[in-house]
Amino acid sequence: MTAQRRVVAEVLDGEHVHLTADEVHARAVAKLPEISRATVYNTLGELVSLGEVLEVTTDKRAKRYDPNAHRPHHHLVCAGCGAIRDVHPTGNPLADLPDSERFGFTVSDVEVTYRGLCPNCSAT
Amino acid sequence: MTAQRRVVAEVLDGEHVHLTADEVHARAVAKLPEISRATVYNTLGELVSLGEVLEVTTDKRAKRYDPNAHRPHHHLVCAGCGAIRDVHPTGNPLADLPDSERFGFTVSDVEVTYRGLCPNCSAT
DNA sequence: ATCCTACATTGGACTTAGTCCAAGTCAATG
DNA sequence: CATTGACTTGGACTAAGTCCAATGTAGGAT
Ligand SMILES: [Mn+2]
Ligand SMILES: [Mn+2]
Ligand SMILES: [Zn+2]
Ligand SMILES: [Zn+2]
Repeated sequence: MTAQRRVVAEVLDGEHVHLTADEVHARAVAKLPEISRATVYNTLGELVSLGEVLEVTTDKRAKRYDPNAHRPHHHLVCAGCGAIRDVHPTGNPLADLPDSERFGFTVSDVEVTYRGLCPNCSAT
Repeated sequence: MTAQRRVVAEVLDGEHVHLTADEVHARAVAKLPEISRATVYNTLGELVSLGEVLEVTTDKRAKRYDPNAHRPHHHLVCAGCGAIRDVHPTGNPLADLPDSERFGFTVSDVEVTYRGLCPNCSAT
């Protein structure tokens, strides 16, 4: 456990945020000025491997890192401003995929992304 | 309707494929050697705007273009080799998102991505 | 306390996917 | 034929991320 890794963990701790690697880097630099982008990428990659952090790719832009890895959830994304909310739909989408639609795959996971407009962006 | 646009449309026509822009370009070049990448990107963008083709981003790599835009469907992706299959789950995931989980958003669309291993990749 | 070594960190070069733009092409219209 | 305007082209540019050789350092061994 180095100072760099501690700082990255601190940045991700707490709120339900969905930060890009560069946003994580910017906040980490505020606490430890000489931390490098490469180290932020390395540390995020390790946290993802450990299952402590999830990668979320809701758009074509940068991947986002989600510290809320323990409570399974899905995402609701605003098409206008990109805002992301955690959502907890009822039902189990895995159960909605019949065997005849699995083509012999071993299906282990499902991601659901809802898209729409947030209250702000839908106020034309 | 120019020769270039016709060729891009031809490449996407037919099978249920999910090609990247560069794959579309490679196949287009085989029919019209001097077509440029920029034109392929322009034409794909127009087809997406017209609703004739869907953009699919199942991984962090390149976007894929899906000509199967008229029959709504979702995707099953192999974590090993990246193979993509169209799937038609039962149920309506939009109905599974209660109002209390919509945070005032106008929710218009939902994408579901199933992940697992294809028969080939799961044979250890 | 000092040395050693394995591992972590760094900065920069490199890659991939995509966007942007000024210049060139071309077909239709007048 | 000349004008016009949409379409195309190649190349420069950008954003996000990866890779790597050189350097730094934590912490166990002596
Ligand atoms: Mn989340
Ligand atoms: Mn499809
Ligand atoms: Zn919004
Ligand atoms: Zn596979």
